[in-house]
This record gives sequence, C-alpha cells and structure tokens, in this order.
Amino acid sequence: MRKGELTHQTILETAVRLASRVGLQGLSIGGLAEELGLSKSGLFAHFKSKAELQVQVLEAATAVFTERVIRPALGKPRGEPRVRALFDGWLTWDRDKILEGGCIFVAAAAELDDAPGPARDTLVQSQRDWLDCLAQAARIAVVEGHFRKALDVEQFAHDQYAVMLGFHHAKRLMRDPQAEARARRAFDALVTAAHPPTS
Amino acid sequence: MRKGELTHQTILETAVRLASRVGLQGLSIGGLAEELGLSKSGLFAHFKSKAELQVQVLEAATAVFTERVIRPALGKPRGEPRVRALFDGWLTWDRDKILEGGCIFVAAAAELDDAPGPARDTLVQSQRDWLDCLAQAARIAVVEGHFRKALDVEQFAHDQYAVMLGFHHAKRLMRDPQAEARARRAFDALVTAAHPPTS
DNA sequence: GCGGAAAAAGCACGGCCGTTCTATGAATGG
DNA sequence: CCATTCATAGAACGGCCGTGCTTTTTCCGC
Repeated sequence: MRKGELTHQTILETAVRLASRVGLQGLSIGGLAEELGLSKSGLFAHFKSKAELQVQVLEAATAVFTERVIRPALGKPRGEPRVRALFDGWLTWDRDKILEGGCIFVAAAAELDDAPGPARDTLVQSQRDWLDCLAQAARIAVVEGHFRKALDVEQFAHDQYAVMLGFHHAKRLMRDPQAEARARRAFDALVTAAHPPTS
Repeated sequence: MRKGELTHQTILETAVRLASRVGLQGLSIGGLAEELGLSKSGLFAHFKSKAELQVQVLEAATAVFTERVIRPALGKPRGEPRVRALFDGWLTWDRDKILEGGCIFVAAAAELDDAPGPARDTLVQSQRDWLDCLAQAARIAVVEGHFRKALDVEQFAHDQYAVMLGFHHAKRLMRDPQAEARARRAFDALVTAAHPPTS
C-alpha cells in the first residue's frame, strides 16, 4: 500500500509541470504516461477518470503553491513586509522551473472559466483562498498601521492580483524583458497609495 | 468567387464566437462544421490547415475588436476622454454577446504563451498593437495636459491592461458581481495618479 | 520464501481529431 | 446556354484520445 501512493505523488508532480506547459485540457494521459515511462493503463488506474486527474493536479499545485509562496511569507513580519513577500513570492513562483509554462492557475483560469465541473470548482476555491490570503495580509497591514485605516483590503487584494496577471501576460506572452520591472513599479504604486496620508 | 468568400466570412464569425467559449485549441473543425450545418471537408477546404484557421480566427477577432472598441474611442475627444473610452469599450467588449466565453484574446494568451507558431505570432502582434494604442492615447492625454508631463505612458498602458485582465479573471472565473465596480475603481486610481500634480 | 494483495502492463474498444482524395452540385463568365 | 471553374459533400485514412478488461509482475506481511 506504500509503493502505490509514492508513484501517485510522482505522477502528480510531473503532471503539474506538464500541465503548466500544455494546459489542463492538453494534459493527456498517454502523454503523461510516456513522460513518466509508465503504461497508459497503469497510470490511469491511479485516477478513476481524467476529470479526477485534473482535480488532483489542481490540488497538488495548490499544495505546492502554499508551501512555496504562502508559508515563506507567513514567516515575514506582519504588515507591509508580509504583503510585499506575498507579491515577491508570486513573482518567483511564476518564474520557477517547476512551472516551465508559467503559473498553472492562470492557464487553468482561462481554460475553465466557462467549463462547469469539479475542476473549475477546485480552481475557484483555490483562487478564492489566495485572494483571501492577500486581503488578510493587507488587513493586518492596516492593523499594524502600515496601511491607512479606510483601505478597502479586498480591493487591494484584487488590484494586487491584477498586477500579477499583467506581469504574467507581459512576461509569458509578450516576452517583455521589462515585465518584472513594470510589475514592481505598478505594485509599488499600489502600496504607496495604500499608505496612511502623510501630512 | 463570390459565394465562397461569403461563407468564408460566415465561418469566421461563428468560429470567433465558438473559440471564445472553447479556446483556440478546443475549436475543432468537426464541431465548427456542425455548428454551421456544413460538412467537415467542405469547411476544411476554406483553410488549408487548422493552424491557418486559428490565424484567421485571430485576425477576424482583431478586426471586430478594432471596429467595436478602438474606432468608437477614436471618435471621442483627444486626451483623458479617449483613454476612458478605450477602457469602457474593452469592458463592453468583454461583455458582448459575440464573445459568450469572454475576451478571446485573454483565452488565447493563456493557450499560446508557450506554443510557438503562426497563431502565437498573430496574437502577439495584435496585443502589441492594442498596447501601443493604449499608450498612444495616454501620450495624447499628456500632450493635452490631462496627464502629467513625466508620465511613463507605456507603464500606464501596461497597468491599464492589467486592470482589464483582473476584471476578466474576477468576472469570468470568480463570477464576482463586483468585478466591474472593482475594475472601475482600480482604473480611476490609475487615472488619478496620472493627473498633473494638483498643488 | 510463500501466498495473497496491490500495482503495473497489455490489449482492445469506440470516438473524435486533422487531413486527403474523389465525386457532385452550384455558380459564373463568355 | 453552355462550359468551366469553384464550392461543397462524402468516404476513408492513420492517429491519439479516454476508458474498460485481463494478465502479468511486483510488493509485502506472515
């Protein structure tokens, strides 16, 4: 009962990387099996269906994301440093070798936005958690006095994520070498605007 | 030579709408033919390959976008009104019935960002033109004195498009009823920050 | 080290894919 | 009005897809 779960996890790791390149729909069981040196049916046995595979890929990606982006940021001081750490962490995540094809959630968002089903539900929940995480970090920054009291933290989280999406577009599609600089400038402007009134 | 080009255009219209739902990859020749009541081979004859179909779909979508979004904005007064018109036009575009599945360019951007080829090249060019259009509108706003002289207009265009991408995500994936309000607030903040120093 | 269980492979299926070739029908120009 | 071109349909192909079923191999507790 141990060997099975091990390969199961190995499959998911490879699947996440592959899916970031070819998308969730483009992730085929045959292709994934070949990449792993397994038989198609042997791999299929781990998941009862392709839909289940897609859900588990998203869950696995969420787990990696939490480990790689959210948890390190939680180690940073409460307030603005943590808000900035979440932003930096996401930039690093989108650049990670694990994701040769860029953030898998951004790719999945475009694929699934009109495809009702368990995969979409899983993605939406994951993204909601992420936005809540961003908003909560901003809320703490308000409490700490780094951000102004009247700040709409959900709006801030929304705007912060929009900058990330803009970065993804500029970097991965447009191959803009200035993508990261542009994103940082946009985010800095957001943070500055969130600061308490100076005078 | 007339009948052919007519159906050719009809095919592309339907293809654009369908592709906005299922994506460029998901757009199958068989499915498209059925939607139009044509035979698969009869439709295929209009395009020498699926890659060519994808390119022409993107070109057709760009033409519609230019007609529906850019041209009306060019009728607005130079400066901030035109900048705002481009933003409003995009919001309307993303909501249009033509695009049941949301902006086809956003969907294609995620699909093609790691798929080199003519389709990707076509999309990149279209997006570059769009960003240039946004930047140029901002540049005019600087000349008109609506925006401050030192404004980085390319950065402004980048940030403006990021807001649009954030809107698309919030609206189409998250189904956030506040998506449009959030986007307008974010864009207003951008415009306000672009204004000349008040004092 | 053996026997049962779990994991993987092998094989076959129906289905849709893009693509090609051939035939037939309709539109068009002289 | 007729001949020619052009637009569409039909059938067939090899290929990959997801998915079951059966067999073989591998693992693991006793």
